[in-house]
Amino acid sequence: MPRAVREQQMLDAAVRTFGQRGYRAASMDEIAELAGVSKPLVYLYLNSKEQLFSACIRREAAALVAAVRGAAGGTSVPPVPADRQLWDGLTAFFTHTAERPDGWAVLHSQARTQGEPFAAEVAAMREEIVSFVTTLIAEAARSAHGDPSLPEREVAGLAQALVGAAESLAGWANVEDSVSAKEAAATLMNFAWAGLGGLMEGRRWVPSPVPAPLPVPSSSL
Amino acid sequence: MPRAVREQQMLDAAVRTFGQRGYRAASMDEIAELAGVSKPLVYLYLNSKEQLFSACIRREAAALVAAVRGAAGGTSVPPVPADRQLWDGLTAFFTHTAERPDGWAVLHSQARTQGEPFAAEVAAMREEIVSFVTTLIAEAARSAHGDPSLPEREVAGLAQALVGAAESLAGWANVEDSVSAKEAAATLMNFAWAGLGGLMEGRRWVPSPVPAPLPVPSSSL
Amino acid sequence: MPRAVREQQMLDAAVRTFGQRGYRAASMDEIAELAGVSKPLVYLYLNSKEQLFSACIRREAAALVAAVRGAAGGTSVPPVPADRQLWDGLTAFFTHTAERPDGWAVLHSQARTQGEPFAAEVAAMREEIVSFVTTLIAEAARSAHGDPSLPEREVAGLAQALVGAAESLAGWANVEDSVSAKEAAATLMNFAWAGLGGLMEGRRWVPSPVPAPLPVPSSSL
Amino acid sequence: MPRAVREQQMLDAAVRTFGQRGYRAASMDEIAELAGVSKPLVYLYLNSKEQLFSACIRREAAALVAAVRGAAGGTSVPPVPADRQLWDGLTAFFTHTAERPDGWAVLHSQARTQGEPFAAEVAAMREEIVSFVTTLIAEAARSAHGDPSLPEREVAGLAQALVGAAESLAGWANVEDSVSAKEAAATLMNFAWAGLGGLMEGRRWVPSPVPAPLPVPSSSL
DNA sequence: TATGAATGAGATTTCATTCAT
DNA sequence: AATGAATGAAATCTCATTCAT
Repeated sequence: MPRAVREQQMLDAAVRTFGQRGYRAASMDEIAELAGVSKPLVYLYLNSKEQLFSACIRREAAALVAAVRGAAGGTSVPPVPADRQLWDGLTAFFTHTAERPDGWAVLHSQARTQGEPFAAEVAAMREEIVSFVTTLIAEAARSAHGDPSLPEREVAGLAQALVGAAESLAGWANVEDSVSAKEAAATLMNFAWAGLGGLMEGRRWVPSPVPAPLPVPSSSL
Repeated sequence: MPRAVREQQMLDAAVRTFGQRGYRAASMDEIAELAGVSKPLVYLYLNSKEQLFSACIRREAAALVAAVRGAAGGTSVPPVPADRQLWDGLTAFFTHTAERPDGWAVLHSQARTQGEPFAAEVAAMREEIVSFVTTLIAEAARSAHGDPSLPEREVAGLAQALVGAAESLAGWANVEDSVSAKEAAATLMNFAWAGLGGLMEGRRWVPSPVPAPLPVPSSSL
Repeated sequence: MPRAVREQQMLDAAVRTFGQRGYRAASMDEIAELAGVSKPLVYLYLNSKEQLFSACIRREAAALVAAVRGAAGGTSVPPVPADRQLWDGLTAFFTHTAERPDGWAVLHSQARTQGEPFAAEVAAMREEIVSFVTTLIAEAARSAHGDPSLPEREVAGLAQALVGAAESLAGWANVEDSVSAKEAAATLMNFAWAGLGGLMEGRRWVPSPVPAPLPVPSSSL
Repeated sequence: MPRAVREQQMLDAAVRTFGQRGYRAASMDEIAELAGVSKPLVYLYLNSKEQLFSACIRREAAALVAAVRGAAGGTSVPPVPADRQLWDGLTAFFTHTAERPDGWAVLHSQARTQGEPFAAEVAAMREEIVSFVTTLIAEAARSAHGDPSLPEREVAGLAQALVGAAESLAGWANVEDSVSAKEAAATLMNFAWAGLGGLMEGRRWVPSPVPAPLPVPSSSL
């Protein structure tokens, strides 16, 4: 069996094991067994547990980015509108993570909590997606509402919030069976869109002054 | 030294170690040393690594909920408006997580990835916060925009998204030190507020039909 | 509470724990708790686990010997016949060990398997009982069958076998509920008595020559 | 070195250590060192201390049963008389236990005092031997003394007593080196044989009435 | 290319024992 | 007379990793 194929089998097994058990709790024994090969072979191909984990991160990150980019596909002619790209990208994100829960767990839960070598790798991917989303948001805002006028920092924060909201909604959708992934995506898009629109029109919230509490006939202090 | 004091020292050390290293990578040796006691004493007081972790979760969850609830404080007379409560709660949330990054890591990153006994404990806390936020959103919508007319389900989804966004922003704000709690809270509040307003006015996003892509003169494959 | 009483409580707890768990598996914590005192007090009174175990052995050994000797009671006037003494002693042995299973376990199962300091203590007691039984057997044989003519060594072996048979029967009686301890004692006495009588009459078994096996038309070897 | 060989070495070391130190006091470290391997290898092959102990029990029990059965060997043609089989079996038993004192200690002293999983395993072996002896006794009685007329239950009790006596004598013979296996077997065989003969002739012991003790002029207490 | 055999280092947990009061 | 607080040492067990073939 050619090396490339075997390596993919090992990565499959590793992603599954890391995703379900966590980096530390996953054992090389289990991974090798799940891959159907002997342990020394895993070491021969992937050198160490750290490097194996790293390879998992890279593969899953690339797959996720490819899925999102591919779906949003800004290369078609004539160009697809930005809001539609955003929607397609979000949908692809939800679909992909739902289809590969272990891969998503590796990226989202595991890699970020295992210290520097790994956090950096996943941070790079995250940055790529966030900046992509940021671009789309800005463009969508411009095309829909004219001049953006949103400070860059606010856009970055929004992108971050959007991703968190997406993750939260994904978990919510999984628990309440009646809510499909698509429905969750729609809710999110809806929310983001309405929020974006409101923001562009300057609908901002400012803390209204709190009415002074009624004086308590306090004795002292 | 009395038992109660020692226990708190141990919990402090454990939260810090769990938060930084992760549940599996944290060793009881390190925790005991950080707490300035011997390992057997940790076991005498807290029985096992699992129970120690559980105690950390409970303590940090209680502290977080207390901080948020205390800040939002719906008990004052005359009552504070719901939007203000939401803002105060969010600010307290960001402040608290910024002040106790390890505690937040235990709740958000570690507990949720270590299987059932722990995930359930933190899920309960999260549910409490979500339902609290749901109440506030519904009330804020009613008082600010008249009759809500938002279906209950949409409000629930909004609350889920809001909490998820907050969680995500907490991590972001912790990394980029330059973002203060107030700033993060403002970003989120703005977005939610604008989104709420937009939604109540029926500003919904619907996928616009994609123009059929130009036929590609496909060569082969 | 006076020291002597407390000490007996501790010994009670220790015998029970040692008997049920074994020397090594019994923990001083459990013993102290069962005795209703704190651990340091156990150490104050009995110094160490070894000495505590030793004290248990001595107490239980003394009690067993006293029970057997008291029942067989060779001091009454007029003297009780030897066979009757043997029967009484055996019955007392069975009764005592049945009433104090933990004490018997300490002597029989635990002390003998925990290396030298303890094995010696219980061996002394065993020697005392065996020699007592040996005397009775010899005397019984003499009074019942005239001149003993049994070599001393054979008598010692018989006593040893008798004790083993007694233990085995005790276990058997416990499993098959229908066999009472008394019945077992009777069976044993019966067996010993009949065997003794046979032996005194010279009824010995000698290996009869084995008939040569039929020649097998073996090819080779 | 092939796995099967290593496993036997480990079992050898384990039997020796368990037999001399007892189950709890024996440490896996010591066993591994005695076997000349590292501790992890012991765990790799035998999984846990409990399973290692269990494997020891099974191996030693099988060896003992095989030795006894092989010596008694009821398959030869023409058949060996039952009394001769009994003698051969007893001799083999004493020889075997003398040759493998640690194995015998594991079966007799250790396994029976370590709670249910182990006690049951050794009880099964014992039951097998007891029923084998029961058969031989019944057959020997029939062939030597004509119609048995001994109730089945009495034969069973006899077999229990015989096996117990043998076990006890095995310990005795091991301590007093001067007692050979043949000697022990002869002692026991003699006793059993004489007892069997006596029983068949109705020589039973019944408690003779104790003469009323002379009234003691009791002073006080 | 592939593996059976093997281990050093370190994990959690328990226990007999002591000290200060 | 009695105990709450504390620990050094050692137990069982796991794991990432390597060697010889």
